Amino acid sequence: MNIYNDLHSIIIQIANKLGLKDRYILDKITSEPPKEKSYGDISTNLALIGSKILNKTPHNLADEIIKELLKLKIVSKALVAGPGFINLHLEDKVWHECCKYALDKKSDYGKNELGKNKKVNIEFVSANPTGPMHIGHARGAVYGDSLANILCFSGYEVTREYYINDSGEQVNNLARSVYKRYLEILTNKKLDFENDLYPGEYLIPIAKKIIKKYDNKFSDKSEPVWIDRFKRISINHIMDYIKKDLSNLGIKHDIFISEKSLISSNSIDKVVNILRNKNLIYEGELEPPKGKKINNWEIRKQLLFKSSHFGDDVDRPLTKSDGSWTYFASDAAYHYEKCNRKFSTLINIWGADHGGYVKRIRGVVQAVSESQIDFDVKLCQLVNIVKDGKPVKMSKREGNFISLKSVVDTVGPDVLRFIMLTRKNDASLDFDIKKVTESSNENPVYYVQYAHARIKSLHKKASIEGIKDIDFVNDPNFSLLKNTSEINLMKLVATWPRVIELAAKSHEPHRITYFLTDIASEFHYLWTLGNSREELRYIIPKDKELTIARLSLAETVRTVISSGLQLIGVKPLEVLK
RNA sequence: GCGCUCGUAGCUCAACUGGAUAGAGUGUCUGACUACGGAUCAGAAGGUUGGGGGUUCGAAUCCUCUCGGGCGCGCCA
Repeated sequence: MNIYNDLHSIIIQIANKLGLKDRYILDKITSEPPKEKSYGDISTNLALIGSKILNKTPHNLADEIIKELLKLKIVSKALVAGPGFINLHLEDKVWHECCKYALDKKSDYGKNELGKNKKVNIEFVSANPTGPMHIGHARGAVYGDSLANILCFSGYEVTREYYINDSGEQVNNLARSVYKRYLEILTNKKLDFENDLYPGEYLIPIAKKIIKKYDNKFSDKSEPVWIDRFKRISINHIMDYIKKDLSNLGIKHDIFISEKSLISSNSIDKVVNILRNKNLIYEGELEPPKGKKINNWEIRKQLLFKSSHFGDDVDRPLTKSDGSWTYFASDAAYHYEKCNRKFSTLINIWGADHGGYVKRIRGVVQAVSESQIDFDVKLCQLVNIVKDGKPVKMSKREGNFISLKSVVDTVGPDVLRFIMLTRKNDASLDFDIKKVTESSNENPVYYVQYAHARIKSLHKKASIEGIKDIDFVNDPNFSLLKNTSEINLMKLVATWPRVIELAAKSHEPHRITYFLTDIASEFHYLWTLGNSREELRYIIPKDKELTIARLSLAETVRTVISSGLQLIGVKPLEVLK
């Protein structure tokens, strides 16, 4: 039950009746709660959209529409306002019905069928297997996982996927770094880690493991002898680190796809052939970028993808100078492979530093899927770590990464997850270590949790007064609740399905945290009213019917908060310490 | 040099994707607790949405120019 959708379809019917049939026009009609509460419950721009086509003034057209709307039993008032908006006020019983429905559905309240029979793939995290996760990875991880939850709730069949970049120079350097540690331990001497190597101490246990198994077998051997073995062992070990980090955040991927396996299964050749057949690949030369100093740029022929056909500024190379594939080539193969798995939507969660990469991959997806697959890339801005009011620079060289584990260990996964969703993905986010670890009341998550815990404590109190849980669903008489704040609370409960839909459609999980803060705020307000006005308290021992109605309302609020928190991966608390 | 992206209250950010008088938190000031949990609530103050131009009934949102920050621009991934 989504009252906003119900009314919107009625409004579209009226539009049809008036002679508006064009799909393009109909799509421009909106029905939404106005920002200003006093305007009413739902506002539509139908008269503004239709006036030109029907050759009427917006106000005249609005009068006709209002006549139709007033025929509906649930509409108490319909007024034209401003340039031609129509504002609808609904009967209170509408909200009563919504709340009864919510009570009945419990934790299923808010589900919808947007994604019925649709498969969606969300690729997120995909941190390189060269070290444990640091705090900067957390945002994409939380964002992707929460979005996956929301899409599940909206009826999609969701696959959570992790792409392991286990091929190329980067993982060679990983193996070389482990080898250094291996020699260090065997010779008991400190070695120098050159620029491209990983100096982190987390590689020492891996080296020890190798020594335990092979002793000094590789200490005097040349690189080709040991590198593949070192690589395999190191990657496996580090992926275990990463999986542990993810699991501490409550995240579990369904599928881990290996770049290396794509290369060995010839997927790259396949996608290159397909693109070649579509005339999107050619041998050509690339100019060096202007205004940027590049040493040793030599113009040479290479295999290029015509990404400029898809809005990219230049065509992009598929091969390196030594003839091996670029990262783009294997990523093209990866996306080709995803397209073959019959998803209707592919979502990629990337760091903002990959922004320049979007167009070429979109080009590949469009080309191989004949534009049949929705493709959305969400770029998460980097997280600025702030300590004592100053930004902390993290660098691989200095090894001063703040590990995800250390933050989760101090603040817990719930606080971290909530904070990461208090910004929309494309805005940068300041993560103040001090604020988050030391003064917990600065965290908005506690504000919401507090509302949840208060409602839980109402249950306990009520059962002392002889009102058991079972009474909540026993057809509460919501018409006893007439205070503005009570009605507002019901309206917020009624809005919940709409919030989910919007979050799912726009791929914006942060809407959930904002909504939860709103509904918690209204709840706290009503609670405090009870301080000065005893008749507005939730529990009125002399009036059982009223108490049940009010507690039932509180229970719908709790239901919404509880499922909202769970959607973003936060555990609702029954008690705040 | 080119491309992408962001710019909103002192600070950190929202704004239902083109809607009406741009909203929260925090900070500052002033108030409300013998309470169903004060980790709460109320009030005050704070704005030319970086700037100019354009599109239309209507712009923080779209187009254009401009200023400023971030990211990226073959042989890292």
